[in-house]
Amino acid sequence: MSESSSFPPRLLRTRLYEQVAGQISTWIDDNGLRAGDKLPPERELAQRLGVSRATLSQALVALEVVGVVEVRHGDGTVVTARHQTSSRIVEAIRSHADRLPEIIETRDALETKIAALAAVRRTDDDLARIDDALASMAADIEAGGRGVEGDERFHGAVTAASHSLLLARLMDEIGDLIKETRLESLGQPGRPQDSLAGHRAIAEAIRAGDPAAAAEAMHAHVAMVSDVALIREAQ
Amino acid sequence: MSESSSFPPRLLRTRLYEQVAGQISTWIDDNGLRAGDKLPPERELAQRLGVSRATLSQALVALEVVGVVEVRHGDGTVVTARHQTSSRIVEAIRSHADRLPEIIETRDALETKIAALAAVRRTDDDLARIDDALASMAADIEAGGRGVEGDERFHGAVTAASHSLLLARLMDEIGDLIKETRLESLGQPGRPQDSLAGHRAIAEAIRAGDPAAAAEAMHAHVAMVSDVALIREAQ
DNA sequence: CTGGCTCAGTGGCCTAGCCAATAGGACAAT
DNA sequence: ATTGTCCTATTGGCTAGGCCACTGAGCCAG
Repeated sequence: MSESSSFPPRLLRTRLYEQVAGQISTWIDDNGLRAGDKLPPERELAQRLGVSRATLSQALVALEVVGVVEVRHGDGTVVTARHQTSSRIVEAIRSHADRLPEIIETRDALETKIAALAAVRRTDDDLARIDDALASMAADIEAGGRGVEGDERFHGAVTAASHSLLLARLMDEIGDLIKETRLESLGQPGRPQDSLAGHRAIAEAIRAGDPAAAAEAMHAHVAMVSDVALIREAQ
Repeated sequence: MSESSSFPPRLLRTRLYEQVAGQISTWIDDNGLRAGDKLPPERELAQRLGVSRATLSQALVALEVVGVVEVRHGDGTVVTARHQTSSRIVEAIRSHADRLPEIIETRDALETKIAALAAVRRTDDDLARIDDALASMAADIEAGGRGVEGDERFHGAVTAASHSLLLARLMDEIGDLIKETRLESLGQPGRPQDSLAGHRAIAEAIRAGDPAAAAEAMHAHVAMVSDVALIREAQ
């Protein structure tokens, strides 16, 4: 019954566009292309890689979304800045194991600022989403759940309310790491209620438009989560 | 000559796939689709949206990369979890403009925390590197330079002193963006000296092991840089 | 109940082609 | 000399239509 560990490595299927995107990406690195340099025309590149233009186009879309290249109609495809150090971050951190304290620190740095910005910039729609997440979490807990999804939605709504794409992107970057800590934290007895209370305090500060209070509330909230990290380490 | 700020909002062109991705994304939200729910078949969806299957496919690639959906060969396209937070990122793809304020905000969030951590964790070696960068910057300015390299080294040394791999990675992530603001900031008359003074204050707080003071000094320093952003925007 | 088979539905990828945007050169107007 | 206009080659944007590969469900023989 112990099929817990993967027997066959679950052989993953990659779409062609993924391979193509990967090749292009490494090709950029290997040839030392810098920001502003142009890639070969699509027609030529497709032929060289042995794929159709449609597939190549998909690969370019993927690279564009990730921020590696910029495709300019009628002009060409150019390499953008910062094409390196993409989201290998998650793996890098995970390999080091036990980076939990670091995750907490980072989360504190980002979310404290996010909360402060949200307090100043939130629209009514933002508030509605935050309240919605709050209600969802409360209902889940009421029903005996841990409110994991509501927790995630709450933080997502606050992040959105900060209206900072860069901060949102960085949060997304470490999203998977945070998710793991979230599961552990909410697994502790009484924790969901405490967490919900923390969320309410944050939401109120944001509603009141008080950045300092929002930052403080968020800081306290993140600090509460960090207890888990310490316990886990001590164990 | 003052073409610094774009007069016309640089009217952004959106690719069709971006619009399609956006529509699908909002459609998911509006219809309350949850994780695991299936989207209509590509052929049907393409027809309903009035685009070719190839374009729809691009949109799905974009949504897949962002993490909103999962496309399964032979089965269908299903909505993944966390489409909530991620849908905001889709919009991020479009906004190519006006990132400067965001960079400042993000930098403030990260570096304030980094400075506080550095004050607590710095080793003697870390201090030595910080002092070295400080001296280098001072010498450069003395010689009439702008101290750009020293500035970069200083911030790098402080980041290293925080001993947080994750924070360092995120700083690296936005490193190129920061570099641009740095060049502008240090180009202003009298700025290098002010910057150097700010660095010294930060260094002293770190040396004294005072996290609150270090955070405050760093915050003030970053705020000074933000002046440039505002000036540039107002112009 | 198990394993193999078929089949309908669905995505993966391709070919071929036209449309639209851009950059850059030629050339006229100033 | 400089500026503005036009033309054109180049390049990406998007479509149409088609074939292949994979998946899941139902059926059937063992």
